[in-house]
Amino acid sequence: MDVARSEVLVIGTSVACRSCQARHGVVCGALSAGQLSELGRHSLRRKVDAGCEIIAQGSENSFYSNITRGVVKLCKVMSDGRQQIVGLQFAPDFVGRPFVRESTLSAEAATDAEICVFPRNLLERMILETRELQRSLHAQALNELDAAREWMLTLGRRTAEEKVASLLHLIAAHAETATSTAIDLPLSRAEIADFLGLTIETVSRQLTRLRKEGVIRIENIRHITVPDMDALAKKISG
Amino acid sequence: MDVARSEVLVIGTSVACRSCQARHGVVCGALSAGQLSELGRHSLRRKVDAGCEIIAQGSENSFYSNITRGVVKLCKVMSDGRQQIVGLQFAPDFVGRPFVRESTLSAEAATDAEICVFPRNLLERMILETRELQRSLHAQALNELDAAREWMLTLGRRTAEEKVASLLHLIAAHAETATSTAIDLPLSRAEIADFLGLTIETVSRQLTRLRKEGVIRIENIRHITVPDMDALAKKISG
DNA sequence: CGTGATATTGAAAGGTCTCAACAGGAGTGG
DNA sequence: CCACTCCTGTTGAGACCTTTCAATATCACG
Repeated sequence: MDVARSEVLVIGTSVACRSCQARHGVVCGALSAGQLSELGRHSLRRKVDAGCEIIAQGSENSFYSNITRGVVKLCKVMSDGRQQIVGLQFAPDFVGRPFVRESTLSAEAATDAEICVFPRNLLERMILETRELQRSLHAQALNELDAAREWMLTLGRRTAEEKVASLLHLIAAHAETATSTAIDLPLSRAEIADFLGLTIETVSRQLTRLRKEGVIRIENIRHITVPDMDALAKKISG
Repeated sequence: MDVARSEVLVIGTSVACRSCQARHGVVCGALSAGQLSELGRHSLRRKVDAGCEIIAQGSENSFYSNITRGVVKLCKVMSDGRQQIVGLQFAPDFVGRPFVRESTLSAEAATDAEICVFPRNLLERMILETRELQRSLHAQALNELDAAREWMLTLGRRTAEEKVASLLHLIAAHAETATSTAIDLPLSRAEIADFLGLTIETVSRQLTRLRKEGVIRIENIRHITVPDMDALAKKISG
């Protein structure tokens, strides 16, 4: 965590875009070939280690980025240190808040990740020029809003066990192989606690509880398998 | 609550628009004079009593509306009856989710309110035609997203006393007279509990606690005054 | 002045947190 | 290769906060 660093890999080009996870994502999928090429010429691929901060809470937004690999957590911290993860973003999500000066939250790589960084002015110009891009960003904002409100229900009204089950369900839903029931946790126990509004001890206890109930198998700290996804879903009341 | 009803008052016209709270709000402020007139000709003013449901969770979106008076709560309910208010909307906010078939939450008048109802097809056409309208709706979505995430911090990490103080602070921030410290609660104790992820008893206890500490005065059930707004803010850890 | 709905208050139960000890794994150096 | 250390995660016991259940109070309304 303390040695987390980021490294600029290559200058993005149209060539690099062709095989990019985010090529048909929120931003790039909304651009014309010409725009994509222009954006590509001015973009940078950055490799960010787990724990590396991409955007700091309260900092000025000077760039935007696409997640091309890995998971990014959006985090709010209080002055006394309490903190809450308010969103998880997966490739090929867009990260940043165009036309807004200051970020109200921090974005940090949860896993080793790769992002494609766009200069602020260029992207803002393209948004103004391209209806489809604006529509696409609007759609992502609405999806994030739905996710945030769904999570508010979890934070406010679900028990610790339901919360943990909800998280596993959420992550399973984002796993690439939909049929597979093997879950790669992108978060440490402390991060799970910060996402669920619990302590790490409670998270740990609820995980072992789900294990003893036979709902999950804990292969190791970061790998969990779900023999019966319906049984997991039943742990999450409606 | 059980006798809540809604009543169509008048057909909106350009004349009615002139004195409307929402005239320069999210939707109407983004339209040209011609568009405003067209929208006005096809809109209805509806008066909705407190407790009246405007949009039902799981229902089809067949119309959209502007709040022209009062407060609307956005609510999610679980199959076992637990429920969570995931947002409060004040005049002149826009209510609804264009281009989405089914609502994932319910919208209900918290106070007696008035809304201006737009037909689905017309508004969706205008959004497609009018960049400024889309931009404006995008901006509201982002504001709601920020509010939702801020509230996630409250739900996940604040104590009961901090939660109640946060709610009072939120409502005071939306009060028309900024200098006044008199708060008109738009919510019952049960609704406050559903917004804060608490029980009504805990809400009640925390309110009397704040009263005994001298932070608030409870004039009556729906009216609270805050002698020292800074003292209230201090109850909400950063 | 009853009546019902909403709100407050009290006492006990329960869930989550706090504090503390222990376990497991990765990396390091002997 | 093994001991050592550090870090993360697990488990236990007791405390604390919030909930639950119950009784009482307050207010609007007929």
